[in-house]
Amino acid sequence: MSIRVYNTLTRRKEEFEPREPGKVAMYVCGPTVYNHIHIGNGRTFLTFDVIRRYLVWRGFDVRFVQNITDVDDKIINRAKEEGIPAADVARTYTHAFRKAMDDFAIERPTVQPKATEMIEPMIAMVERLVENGHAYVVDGDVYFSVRSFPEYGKLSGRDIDDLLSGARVDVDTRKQDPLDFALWKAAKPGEPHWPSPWGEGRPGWHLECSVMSEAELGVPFDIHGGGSDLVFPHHENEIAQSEAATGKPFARYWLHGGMLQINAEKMSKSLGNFMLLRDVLAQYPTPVVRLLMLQTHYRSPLDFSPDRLDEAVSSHERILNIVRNLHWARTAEVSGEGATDESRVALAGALEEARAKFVAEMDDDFNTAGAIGAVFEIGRAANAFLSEHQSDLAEVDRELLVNAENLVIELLGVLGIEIAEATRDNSDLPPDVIGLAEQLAGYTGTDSAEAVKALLAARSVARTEKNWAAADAVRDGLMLIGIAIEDTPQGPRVNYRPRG
RNA sequence: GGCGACGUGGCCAAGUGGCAAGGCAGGGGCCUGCAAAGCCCUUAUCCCCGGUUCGAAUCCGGGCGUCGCCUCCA
Repeated sequence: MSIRVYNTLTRRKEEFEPREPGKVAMYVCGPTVYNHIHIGNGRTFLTFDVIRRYLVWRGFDVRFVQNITDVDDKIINRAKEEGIPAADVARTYTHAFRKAMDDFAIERPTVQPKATEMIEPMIAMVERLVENGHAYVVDGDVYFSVRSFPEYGKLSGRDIDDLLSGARVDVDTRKQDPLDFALWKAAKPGEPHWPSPWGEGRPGWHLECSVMSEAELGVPFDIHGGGSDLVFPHHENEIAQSEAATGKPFARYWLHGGMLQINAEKMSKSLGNFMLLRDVLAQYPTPVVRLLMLQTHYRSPLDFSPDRLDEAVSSHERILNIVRNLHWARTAEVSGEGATDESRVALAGALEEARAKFVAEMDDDFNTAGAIGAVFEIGRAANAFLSEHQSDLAEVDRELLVNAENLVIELLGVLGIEIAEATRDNSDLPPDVIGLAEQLAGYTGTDSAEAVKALLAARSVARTEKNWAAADAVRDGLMLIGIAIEDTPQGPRVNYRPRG
Protein backbone atom coordinates (compact mmCIF):
# COMPACT_ATOMS: atom_id res chain seq x y z
CA MET A 1 0.00 0.00 0.00
CA SER A 2 1.44 3.28 -0.96
CA ILE A 3 0.31 6.85 -0.92
CA ARG A 4 -0.24 8.58 -4.20
CA VAL A 5 -0.32 12.34 -4.54
CA TYR A 6 -1.13 14.70 -7.36
CA ASN A 7 2.00 16.68 -8.10
CA THR A 8 1.43 20.03 -9.78
CA LEU A 9 4.99 19.90 -11.10
CA THR A 10 4.36 16.76 -13.18
CA ARG A 11 0.59 17.17 -13.53
CA ARG A 12 -0.15 13.65 -12.48
CA LYS A 13 -0.55 11.42 -9.49
CA GLU A 14 2.69 9.92 -8.31
CA GLU A 15 3.66 7.46 -5.70
CA PHE A 16 4.76 9.36 -2.63
CA GLU A 17 8.24 8.41 -1.52
CA PRO A 18 9.80 10.78 0.99
CA ARG A 19 13.48 11.57 0.58
CA GLU A 20 14.16 9.76 3.85
CA PRO A 21 12.10 6.66 4.66
CA GLY A 22 9.65 7.26 7.46
CA LYS A 23 10.16 11.00 7.57
CA VAL A 24 8.34 13.77 5.76
CA ALA A 25 9.54 17.34 5.42
CA MET A 26 6.73 19.68 4.42
CA TYR A 27 6.29 23.38 3.98
CA VAL A 28 3.04 25.29 3.58
CA CYS A 29 2.81 28.96 2.72
CA GLY A 30 1.32 30.84 5.62
CA PRO A 31 -0.61 34.08 5.78
CA THR A 32 0.38 37.67 5.32
CA VAL A 33 -0.79 39.11 8.59
CA TYR A 34 -2.61 42.28 7.58
CA ASN A 35 -6.16 41.17 8.36
CA HIS A 36 -8.11 38.27 9.81
CA ILE A 37 -7.91 35.22 7.62
CA HIS A 38 -10.99 34.25 5.63
CA ILE A 39 -12.50 30.82 5.17
CA GLY A 40 -10.68 30.34 1.87
CA ASN A 41 -7.39 30.64 3.72
CA GLY A 42 -8.90 28.39 6.35
CA ARG A 43 -9.69 25.73 3.78
CA THR A 44 -6.13 25.60 2.53
CA PHE A 45 -4.70 25.35 6.01
CA LEU A 46 -7.27 22.67 6.82
CA THR A 47 -6.22 20.70 3.75
CA PHE A 48 -2.62 20.55 4.82
CA ASP A 49 -3.50 19.95 8.43
CA VAL A 50 -5.38 16.84 7.38
CA ILE A 51 -2.58 15.72 5.08
CA ARG A 52 -0.16 16.12 7.93
CA ARG A 53 -2.40 14.29 10.41
CA TYR A 54 -2.87 11.46 7.97
CA LEU A 55 0.85 11.10 7.31
CA VAL A 56 1.46 11.02 11.06
CA TRP A 57 -1.30 8.43 11.46
CA ARG A 58 0.37 6.35 8.75
CA GLY A 59 3.50 6.36 10.82
CA PHE A 60 5.58 9.13 9.30
CA ASP A 61 7.60 11.51 11.38
CA VAL A 62 6.43 14.82 9.92
CA ARG A 63 8.30 18.06 10.19
CA PHE A 64 5.85 20.81 9.24
CA VAL A 65 7.06 24.33 8.57
CA GLN A 66 4.84 27.32 7.92
CA ASN A 67 5.89 30.92 7.59
CA ILE A 68 4.22 34.06 8.79
CA THR A 69 4.71 36.98 6.44
CA ASP A 70 4.99 39.91 8.80
CA VAL A 71 6.59 42.44 6.49
CA ASP A 72 4.87 43.26 3.23
CA ASP A 73 3.23 46.05 1.22
CA LYS A 74 -0.21 45.14 2.49
CA ILE A 75 0.82 45.35 6.10
CA ILE A 76 2.47 48.68 5.44
CA ASN A 77 -0.64 50.00 3.72
CA ARG A 78 -2.86 48.83 6.52
CA ALA A 79 -0.57 50.50 9.06
CA LYS A 80 -0.73 53.76 7.13
CA GLU A 81 -4.52 53.63 7.04
CA GLU A 82 -4.70 53.14 10.75
CA GLY A 83 -1.83 55.44 11.60
CA ILE A 84 -0.01 52.80 13.61
CA PRO A 85 3.34 51.08 13.18
CA ALA A 86 3.47 48.20 10.72
CA ALA A 87 4.85 45.97 13.44
CA ASP A 88 1.67 46.51 15.46
CA VAL A 89 -0.52 45.44 12.56
CA ALA A 90 1.61 42.35 12.10
CA ARG A 91 1.54 41.46 15.77
CA THR A 92 -2.23 41.89 16.07
CA TYR A 93 -3.02 39.67 13.12
CA THR A 94 -0.36 37.12 13.95
CA HIS A 95 -2.13 36.56 17.23
CA ALA A 96 -5.50 36.51 15.50
CA PHE A 97 -4.18 33.98 13.00
CA ARG A 98 -2.91 31.64 15.68
CA LYS A 99 -6.15 31.90 17.58
CA ALA A 100 -8.17 31.14 14.45
CA MET A 101 -5.99 28.12 13.73
CA ASP A 102 -6.41 26.81 17.26
CA ASP A 103 -10.16 27.35 17.09
CA PHE A 104 -10.29 25.52 13.78
CA ALA A 105 -8.42 22.58 15.34
CA ILE A 106 -5.43 23.06 13.05
CA GLU A 107 -2.35 21.60 14.68
CA ARG A 108 0.51 23.99 15.27
CA PRO A 109 3.43 23.78 12.85
CA THR A 110 6.61 22.17 14.06
CA VAL A 111 8.28 25.47 13.28
CA GLN A 112 6.62 28.77 12.41
CA PRO A 113 9.22 31.35 11.45
CA LYS A 114 8.39 34.97 10.81
CA ALA A 115 9.86 36.80 7.86
CA THR A 116 11.34 39.46 10.11
CA GLU A 117 13.26 36.80 12.00
CA MET A 118 14.93 35.55 8.84
CA ILE A 119 16.31 38.76 7.37
CA GLU A 120 19.96 37.70 7.61
CA PRO A 121 19.60 34.43 5.71
CA MET A 122 17.37 36.16 3.18
CA ILE A 123 20.09 38.70 2.49
CA ALA A 124 22.54 35.83 2.18
CA MET A 125 20.40 34.16 -0.48
CA VAL A 126 20.11 37.39 -2.45
CA GLU A 127 23.88 37.75 -2.27
CA ARG A 128 24.31 34.26 -3.61
CA LEU A 129 22.00 35.08 -6.50
CA VAL A 130 23.76 38.33 -7.31
CA GLU A 131 27.11 36.60 -7.22
CA ASN A 132 26.16 33.82 -9.56
CA GLY A 133 24.54 36.14 -12.05
CA HIS A 134 20.86 35.36 -11.43
CA ALA A 135 20.09 38.73 -9.89
CA TYR A 136 20.98 42.36 -10.50
CA VAL A 137 20.89 45.54 -8.47
CA VAL A 138 19.10 48.73 -9.52
CA ASP A 139 19.08 51.72 -7.14
CA GLY A 140 18.94 49.62 -4.00
CA ASP A 141 16.42 47.16 -5.41
CA VAL A 142 17.52 43.67 -6.33
CA TYR A 143 15.70 41.75 -9.04
CA PHE A 144 15.77 38.13 -10.05
CA SER A 145 16.44 37.65 -13.73
CA VAL A 146 13.94 35.12 -15.05
CA ARG A 147 15.87 34.78 -18.31
CA SER A 148 18.83 33.50 -16.32
CA PHE A 149 16.83 30.47 -15.22
CA PRO A 150 15.96 28.38 -18.28
CA GLU A 151 13.40 26.29 -16.43
CA TYR A 152 11.32 29.29 -15.43
CA GLY A 153 7.66 28.38 -15.89
CA LYS A 154 8.02 24.65 -15.30
CA LEU A 155 5.65 24.53 -12.36
CA SER A 156 2.83 26.58 -13.83
CA GLY A 157 3.32 25.26 -17.36
CA ARG A 158 4.03 28.66 -18.78
CA ASP A 159 6.45 30.03 -21.26
CA ILE A 160 8.11 33.37 -20.60
CA ASP A 161 7.21 34.61 -24.05
CA ASP A 162 3.57 33.61 -23.68
CA LEU A 163 3.45 35.48 -20.43
CA LEU A 164 4.89 38.55 -22.05
CA SER A 165 2.21 38.58 -24.70
CA GLY A 166 -0.37 39.06 -21.96
CA ALA A 167 -1.19 42.70 -21.50
CA ARG A 168 -1.23 42.72 -17.75
CA VAL A 169 2.46 42.65 -17.03
CA ASP A 170 3.84 45.75 -15.39
CA VAL A 171 6.18 47.74 -17.53
CA ASP A 172 9.06 48.83 -15.38
CA THR A 173 11.94 50.19 -17.38
CA ARG A 174 14.38 49.45 -14.60
CA LYS A 175 13.81 45.72 -15.00
CA GLN A 176 15.71 43.81 -17.63
CA ASP A 177 12.60 41.77 -18.27
CA PRO A 178 9.04 42.61 -17.25
CA LEU A 179 8.74 39.27 -15.44
CA ASP A 180 11.77 39.85 -13.26
CA PHE A 181 10.66 40.06 -9.66
CA ALA A 182 11.99 41.84 -6.59
CA LEU A 183 14.22 39.92 -4.22
CA TRP A 184 14.97 43.00 -2.16
CA LYS A 185 13.19 46.33 -2.10
CA ALA A 186 14.78 49.62 -1.13
CA ALA A 187 12.82 51.13 1.75
CA LYS A 188 10.80 54.26 1.27
CA PRO A 189 10.57 56.73 4.13
CA GLY A 190 8.49 55.42 7.02
CA GLU A 191 8.65 51.80 5.92
CA PRO A 192 10.22 48.99 7.93
CA HIS A 193 13.81 48.49 6.83
CA TRP A 194 16.95 46.52 7.52
CA PRO A 195 20.54 47.19 6.50
CA SER A 196 21.84 45.25 3.52
CA PRO A 197 24.71 45.37 1.04
CA TRP A 198 22.37 47.33 -1.26
CA GLY A 199 21.25 49.84 1.35
CA GLU A 200 18.32 49.94 3.76
CA GLY A 201 15.43 47.87 2.56
CA ARG A 202 13.17 44.87 3.01
CA PRO A 203 12.80 41.44 1.45
CA GLY A 204 10.55 40.65 -1.50
CA TRP A 205 7.57 38.43 -0.83
CA HIS A 206 8.74 35.23 -2.51
CA LEU A 207 12.08 35.15 -0.77
CA GLU A 208 11.09 34.12 2.73
CA CYS A 209 9.57 30.80 1.69
CA SER A 210 12.71 29.82 -0.19
CA VAL A 211 14.94 30.76 2.71
CA MET A 212 12.87 29.32 5.54
CA SER A 213 12.20 26.02 3.87
CA GLU A 214 15.86 25.57 3.08
CA ALA A 215 16.89 26.57 6.60
CA GLU A 216 14.36 24.42 8.41
CA LEU A 217 14.06 21.44 6.10
CA GLY A 218 16.99 21.46 3.71
CA VAL A 219 16.53 21.00 -0.04
CA PRO A 220 15.01 19.27 -1.71
CA PHE A 221 12.29 18.75 0.85
CA ASP A 222 9.26 16.53 0.30
CA ILE A 223 6.02 18.47 0.13
CA HIS A 224 5.38 22.08 -0.67
CA GLY A 225 1.79 23.15 -0.26
CA GLY A 226 -0.40 26.18 -0.79
CA GLY A 227 -3.50 27.43 -2.53
CA SER A 228 -3.67 26.98 -6.28
CA ASP A 229 -3.60 30.74 -6.73
CA LEU A 230 -0.01 30.67 -5.51
CA VAL A 231 1.23 28.47 -8.33
CA PHE A 232 2.02 31.51 -10.37
CA PRO A 233 3.89 33.63 -9.70
CA HIS A 234 4.69 32.85 -6.07
CA HIS A 235 5.72 29.23 -6.24
CA GLU A 236 7.24 29.59 -9.68
CA ASN A 237 9.43 32.33 -8.30
CA GLU A 238 10.35 30.32 -5.23
CA ILE A 239 11.57 27.53 -7.46
CA ALA A 240 13.54 29.91 -9.65
CA GLN A 241 15.34 31.68 -6.85
CA SER A 242 15.96 28.58 -4.77
CA GLU A 243 17.18 26.37 -7.54
CA ALA A 244 19.27 29.15 -9.01
CA ALA A 245 20.82 29.77 -5.60
CA THR A 246 21.43 26.19 -4.53
CA GLY A 247 21.81 24.35 -7.81
CA LYS A 248 19.60 21.66 -6.33
CA PRO A 249 15.94 20.78 -6.84
CA PHE A 250 13.76 22.73 -4.42
CA ALA A 251 10.69 20.66 -3.52
CA ARG A 252 9.75 17.18 -4.68
CA TYR A 253 5.96 17.19 -4.53
CA TRP A 254 3.91 20.33 -5.09
CA LEU A 255 0.38 20.10 -3.71
CA HIS A 256 -2.19 22.80 -4.36
CA GLY A 257 -5.61 23.25 -2.87
CA GLY A 258 -8.64 24.40 -4.86
CA MET A 259 -10.27 27.74 -4.33
CA LEU A 260 -13.21 28.31 -2.08
CA GLN A 261 -16.03 30.05 -3.88
CA ILE A 262 -19.09 32.07 -3.05
CA ASN A 263 -21.82 31.88 -5.64
CA ALA A 264 -19.44 30.11 -7.98
CA GLU A 265 -16.89 32.89 -7.75
CA LYS A 266 -13.56 32.74 -6.07
CA MET A 267 -13.63 34.27 -2.64
CA SER A 268 -10.77 36.62 -2.04
CA LYS A 269 -9.85 39.64 -0.09
CA SER A 270 -9.41 41.62 -3.27
CA LEU A 271 -12.89 40.77 -4.56
CA GLY A 272 -14.36 41.71 -1.21
CA ASN A 273 -16.72 38.73 -1.14
CA PHE A 274 -15.06 36.99 1.75
CA MET A 275 -16.26 35.54 5.02
CA LEU A 276 -13.86 35.58 7.93
CA LEU A 277 -13.02 32.24 9.45
CA ARG A 278 -13.60 33.54 12.93
CA ASP A 279 -17.09 34.79 12.03
CA VAL A 280 -18.06 31.41 10.63
CA LEU A 281 -16.65 29.61 13.66
CA ALA A 282 -18.60 31.92 15.92
CA GLN A 283 -21.77 30.54 14.35
CA TYR A 284 -20.92 26.95 13.53
CA PRO A 285 -18.92 24.41 15.50
CA THR A 286 -15.48 23.59 14.16
CA PRO A 287 -16.33 19.94 13.38
CA VAL A 288 -19.26 21.07 11.22
CA VAL A 289 -17.11 23.41 9.17
CA ARG A 290 -14.32 20.85 8.83
CA LEU A 291 -16.82 18.20 7.80
CA LEU A 292 -18.34 20.45 5.17
CA MET A 293 -14.98 21.33 3.67
CA LEU A 294 -13.61 17.80 3.77
CA GLN A 295 -16.64 16.41 1.95
CA THR A 296 -15.13 17.90 -1.19
CA HIS A 297 -11.76 16.82 -2.55
CA TYR A 298 -9.07 19.32 -1.63
CA ARG A 299 -8.14 20.13 -5.23
CA SER A 300 -11.70 20.88 -6.34
CA PRO A 301 -13.37 24.23 -6.02
CA LEU A 302 -15.74 24.35 -3.07
CA ASP A 303 -18.81 26.53 -3.07
CA PHE A 304 -19.52 27.86 0.37
CA SER A 305 -22.86 29.12 1.61
CA PRO A 306 -25.02 29.27 4.71
CA ASP A 307 -27.29 26.60 3.18
CA ARG A 308 -24.40 24.22 2.88
CA LEU A 309 -23.35 24.93 6.42
CA ASP A 310 -26.83 24.06 7.61
CA GLU A 311 -26.70 20.81 5.65
CA ALA A 312 -23.38 20.04 7.26
CA VAL A 313 -24.99 20.56 10.64
CA SER A 314 -27.36 17.71 9.78
CA SER A 315 -24.54 15.49 8.52
CA HIS A 316 -22.59 16.18 11.67
CA GLU A 317 -25.65 15.35 13.71
CA ARG A 318 -25.79 11.97 12.05
CA ILE A 319 -22.18 11.31 12.92
CA LEU A 320 -22.77 12.30 16.52
CA ASN A 321 -25.76 10.00 16.68
CA ILE A 322 -23.76 7.10 15.29
CA VAL A 323 -21.35 7.41 18.18
CA ARG A 324 -24.04 8.30 20.70
CA ASN A 325 -26.03 5.20 19.79
CA LEU A 326 -22.99 2.95 20.06
CA HIS A 327 -21.87 4.50 23.29
CA TRP A 328 -25.30 4.20 24.87
CA ALA A 329 -25.77 0.60 23.84
CA ARG A 330 -22.36 -0.59 24.95
CA THR A 331 -22.51 1.14 28.32
CA ALA A 332 -25.96 -0.23 29.11
CA GLU A 333 -26.46 -3.35 31.23
CA VAL A 334 -26.09 -6.46 29.10
CA SER A 335 -27.83 -9.63 30.07
CA GLY A 336 -29.39 -11.11 26.97
CA GLU A 337 -28.43 -14.02 24.83
CA GLY A 338 -26.80 -11.68 22.43
CA ALA A 339 -26.90 -11.05 18.72
CA THR A 340 -26.77 -13.73 16.10
CA ASP A 341 -23.40 -14.87 14.81
CA GLU A 342 -24.49 -13.72 11.41
CA SER A 343 -25.03 -10.17 12.63
CA ARG A 344 -21.75 -10.12 14.50
CA VAL A 345 -19.83 -11.27 11.48
CA ALA A 346 -21.60 -8.69 9.36
CA LEU A 347 -20.72 -5.83 11.68
CA ALA A 348 -17.15 -6.98 12.25
CA GLY A 349 -16.75 -7.30 8.50
CA ALA A 350 -18.17 -3.85 7.95
CA LEU A 351 -15.66 -2.39 10.39
CA GLU A 352 -12.75 -4.01 8.59
CA GLU A 353 -14.03 -2.91 5.22
CA ALA A 354 -14.54 0.64 6.42
CA ARG A 355 -11.03 0.90 7.79
CA ALA A 356 -9.59 -0.48 4.57
CA LYS A 357 -11.70 1.88 2.52
CA PHE A 358 -10.69 4.85 4.64
CA VAL A 359 -7.01 4.05 4.12
CA ALA A 360 -7.42 3.39 0.42
CA GLU A 361 -9.27 6.67 -0.10
CA MET A 362 -6.79 8.71 1.88
CA ASP A 363 -3.85 6.99 0.20
CA ASP A 364 -5.32 8.10 -3.10
CA ASP A 365 -4.34 11.76 -2.97
CA PHE A 366 -6.01 12.36 0.37
CA ASN A 367 -9.55 11.73 -0.77
CA THR A 368 -11.26 12.91 2.39
CA ALA A 369 -14.70 12.80 0.79
CA GLY A 370 -14.39 9.09 0.15
CA ALA A 371 -12.88 8.58 3.59
CA ILE A 372 -15.85 10.27 5.23
CA GLY A 373 -18.11 8.01 3.21
CA ALA A 374 -16.36 5.06 4.87
CA VAL A 375 -17.18 6.48 8.28
CA PHE A 376 -20.85 6.83 7.40
CA GLU A 377 -20.83 3.23 6.24
CA ILE A 378 -19.72 2.18 9.70
CA GLY A 379 -22.70 4.08 11.00
CA ARG A 380 -25.17 2.32 8.80
CA ALA A 381 -23.79 -1.09 9.72
CA ALA A 382 -23.70 -0.28 13.42
CA ASN A 383 -27.17 1.23 13.48
CA ALA A 384 -28.56 -1.72 11.57
CA PHE A 385 -26.97 -4.04 14.12
CA LEU A 386 -28.45 -2.06 16.99
CA SER A 387 -31.88 -1.79 15.46
CA GLU A 388 -32.03 -5.57 15.48
CA HIS A 389 -30.20 -6.47 18.67
CA GLN A 390 -30.12 -3.50 21.00
CA SER A 391 -32.55 -5.04 23.46
CA ASP A 392 -30.66 -8.32 23.60
CA LEU A 393 -26.92 -7.74 23.85
CA ALA A 394 -24.30 -10.02 25.34
CA GLU A 395 -20.78 -9.32 26.54
CA VAL A 396 -19.23 -10.23 23.18
CA ASP A 397 -21.55 -7.78 21.51
CA ARG A 398 -20.36 -5.07 23.79
CA GLU A 399 -16.80 -5.60 22.64
CA LEU A 400 -17.91 -5.29 19.06
CA LEU A 401 -19.70 -2.05 19.82
CA VAL A 402 -16.64 -0.70 21.60
CA ASN A 403 -14.60 -1.51 18.51
CA ALA A 404 -17.09 0.25 16.28
CA GLU A 405 -17.22 3.32 18.48
CA ASN A 406 -13.44 3.51 18.74
CA LEU A 407 -13.03 3.11 15.02
CA VAL A 408 -15.37 5.99 14.22
CA ILE A 409 -13.62 8.20 16.74
CA GLU A 410 -10.18 7.20 15.50
CA LEU A 411 -10.92 7.79 11.83
CA LEU A 412 -12.63 11.09 12.39
CA GLY A 413 -9.72 12.04 14.62
CA VAL A 414 -7.40 11.62 11.65
CA LEU A 415 -9.50 14.24 9.92
CA GLY A 416 -9.38 16.42 13.00
CA ILE A 417 -13.11 16.06 13.55
CA GLU A 418 -13.54 15.87 17.28
CA ILE A 419 -16.77 14.31 18.51
CA ALA A 420 -16.20 14.16 22.23
CA GLU A 421 -19.59 15.76 22.77
CA ALA A 422 -21.27 12.59 21.54
CA THR A 423 -20.03 10.72 24.58
CA ARG A 424 -20.17 13.55 27.08
CA ASP A 425 -21.59 12.51 30.43
CA ASN A 426 -24.19 15.27 30.80
CA SER A 427 -22.55 16.40 34.01
CA ASP A 428 -23.01 20.06 33.15
CA LEU A 429 -26.80 20.16 33.16
CA PRO A 430 -28.26 23.64 33.40
CA PRO A 431 -29.74 24.81 36.72
CA ASP A 432 -33.06 25.53 34.96
CA VAL A 433 -34.02 21.89 35.40
CA ILE A 434 -34.41 22.38 39.14
CA GLY A 435 -37.36 24.71 38.75
CA LEU A 436 -38.90 22.43 36.17
CA ALA A 437 -38.48 19.45 38.48
CA GLU A 438 -40.05 21.36 41.32
CA GLN A 439 -43.03 22.21 39.19
CA LEU A 440 -43.57 18.86 37.47
CA ALA A 441 -42.09 16.32 39.86
CA GLY A 442 -42.30 17.93 43.27
CA TYR A 443 -38.54 17.97 43.53
CA THR A 444 -37.26 20.07 46.44
CA GLY A 445 -33.48 19.71 46.19
CA THR A 446 -30.87 21.86 44.45
CA ASP A 447 -28.96 19.41 42.30
CA SER A 448 -29.43 19.48 38.52
CA ALA A 449 -28.66 15.83 37.96
CA GLU A 450 -31.06 14.73 40.69
CA ALA A 451 -33.68 17.06 39.29
CA VAL A 452 -33.44 15.36 35.92
CA LYS A 453 -33.75 11.97 37.58
CA ALA A 454 -36.86 13.13 39.40
CA LEU A 455 -38.33 14.36 36.14
CA LEU A 456 -37.58 11.08 34.39
CA ALA A 457 -39.16 9.18 37.26
CA ALA A 458 -42.24 11.35 37.13
CA ARG A 459 -42.47 10.84 33.39
CA SER A 460 -42.08 7.11 33.81
CA VAL A 461 -44.97 7.02 36.27
CA ALA A 462 -47.10 9.15 34.00
CA ARG A 463 -46.39 6.86 31.07
CA THR A 464 -47.33 3.78 33.09
CA GLU A 465 -50.59 5.47 33.90
CA LYS A 466 -50.97 6.45 30.28
CA ASN A 467 -51.11 10.05 31.36
CA TRP A 468 -49.58 11.24 28.12
CA ALA A 469 -50.15 14.90 28.85
CA ALA A 470 -48.06 14.76 32.02
CA ALA A 471 -45.37 12.64 30.35
CA ASP A 472 -45.10 14.99 27.41
CA ALA A 473 -45.00 18.01 29.70
CA VAL A 474 -41.74 16.65 31.09
CA ARG A 475 -40.26 15.93 27.70
CA ASP A 476 -41.37 19.25 26.22
CA GLY A 477 -40.22 21.16 29.28
CA LEU A 478 -36.77 19.61 29.09
CA MET A 479 -36.59 20.23 25.37
CA LEU A 480 -37.08 23.92 25.97
CA ILE A 481 -33.92 24.05 28.03
CA GLY A 482 -31.90 22.02 25.56
CA ILE A 483 -32.32 18.55 27.03
CA ALA A 484 -33.68 15.92 24.66
CA ILE A 485 -35.16 12.65 25.88
CA GLU A 486 -35.08 9.63 23.65
CA ASP A 487 -36.68 6.37 24.70
CA THR A 488 -34.57 3.30 24.08
CA PRO A 489 -34.85 -0.39 24.99
CA GLN A 490 -32.60 0.41 27.96
CA GLY A 491 -34.78 3.26 29.11
CA PRO A 492 -34.80 6.98 28.40
CA ARG A 493 -31.59 8.54 27.17
CA VAL A 494 -30.83 12.12 28.08
CA ASN A 495 -28.94 14.33 25.70
CA TYR A 496 -28.06 17.85 26.73
CA ARG A 497 -26.76 20.24 24.15
CA PRO A 498 -25.74 23.63 25.51
CA ARG A 499 -25.49 25.24 22.09
CA GLY A 500 -29.12 24.49 21.42
C1' G B 1 -5.69 35.96 -26.32
C1' G B 2 -2.36 31.99 -23.59
C1' C B 3 -2.34 27.97 -19.86
C1' G B 4 -5.29 24.78 -16.76
C1' A B 5 -9.44 22.51 -14.20
C1' C B 6 -14.35 21.00 -14.05
C1' G B 7 -19.62 19.50 -15.89
C1' U B 8 -22.43 12.58 -11.94
C1' G B 9 -29.89 11.87 -8.91
C1' G B 10 -33.89 17.80 -6.31
C1' C B 11 -29.00 19.86 -3.80
C1' C B 12 -23.79 18.56 -2.45
C1' A B 13 -20.34 14.85 -3.76
C1' A B 14 -16.80 10.20 -4.42
C1' G B 15 -15.68 7.32 -8.37
C1' U B 16 -10.30 7.77 -14.34
C1' G B 17 -12.29 0.95 -18.42
C1' G B 18 -16.07 -3.99 -15.88
C1' C B 19 -23.08 -4.31 -11.39
C1' A B 20 -22.93 4.45 -10.28
C1' A B 21 -19.90 5.37 -2.56
C1' G B 22 -21.67 8.70 0.94
C1' G B 23 -24.31 13.11 2.94
C1' C B 24 -28.56 16.57 2.76
C1' A B 25 -33.62 17.11 1.17
C1' G B 26 -38.33 14.47 -0.51
C1' G B 27 -41.78 10.09 -0.69
C1' G B 28 -43.46 5.19 1.35
C1' G B 29 -43.10 1.49 5.24
C1' C B 30 -41.40 -0.38 10.21
C1' C B 31 -40.42 0.81 15.36
C1' U B 32 -42.87 4.42 19.24
C1' G B 33 -48.65 6.03 23.39
C1' C B 34 -46.96 10.23 20.40
C1' A B 35 -42.03 11.62 19.45
C1' A B 36 -36.73 11.39 18.88
C1' A B 37 -33.02 8.26 17.22
C1' G B 38 -32.78 4.28 13.93
C1' C B 39 -33.82 0.47 10.18
C1' C B 40 -35.87 -1.00 5.27
C1' C B 41 -37.60 0.58 0.42
C1' U B 42 -37.58 4.68 -3.13
C1' U B 43 -35.52 8.68 -7.28
C1' A B 44 -29.32 8.72 -12.40
C1' U B 45 -30.31 7.68 -20.51
C1' C B 46 -23.13 10.17 -15.46
C1' C B 47 -23.75 18.16 -20.35
C1' C B 48 -24.26 17.10 -25.96
C1' C B 49 -22.32 14.67 -30.58
C1' G B 50 -18.95 11.33 -32.72
C1' G B 51 -14.91 7.60 -32.05
C1' U B 52 -11.74 3.52 -29.66
C1' U B 53 -13.12 -1.09 -26.93
C1' C B 54 -16.20 -7.39 -25.77
C1' G B 55 -17.29 -3.37 -22.36
C1' A B 56 -16.71 4.01 -21.35
C1' A B 57 -19.08 8.48 -16.17
C1' U B 58 -14.03 6.89 -16.81
C1' C B 59 -9.85 6.85 -22.90
C1' C B 60 -9.67 10.00 -27.78
C1' G B 61 -11.80 14.09 -31.02
C1' G B 62 -15.37 18.04 -31.54
C1' G B 63 -19.14 21.19 -29.36
C1' C B 64 -21.66 23.80 -25.38
C1' G B 65 -21.33 25.63 -20.35
C1' U B 66 -18.88 26.99 -15.65
C1' C B 67 -14.56 28.25 -12.94
C1' G B 68 -9.36 29.36 -11.95
C1' C B 69 -4.38 31.38 -13.21
C1' C B 70 -1.88 34.88 -16.48
C1' U B 71 -1.96 41.40 -11.27
C1' C B 72 -1.93 41.21 -4.69
C1' C B 73 -4.32 36.65 -3.43
C1' A B 74 -4.94 30.43 0.27
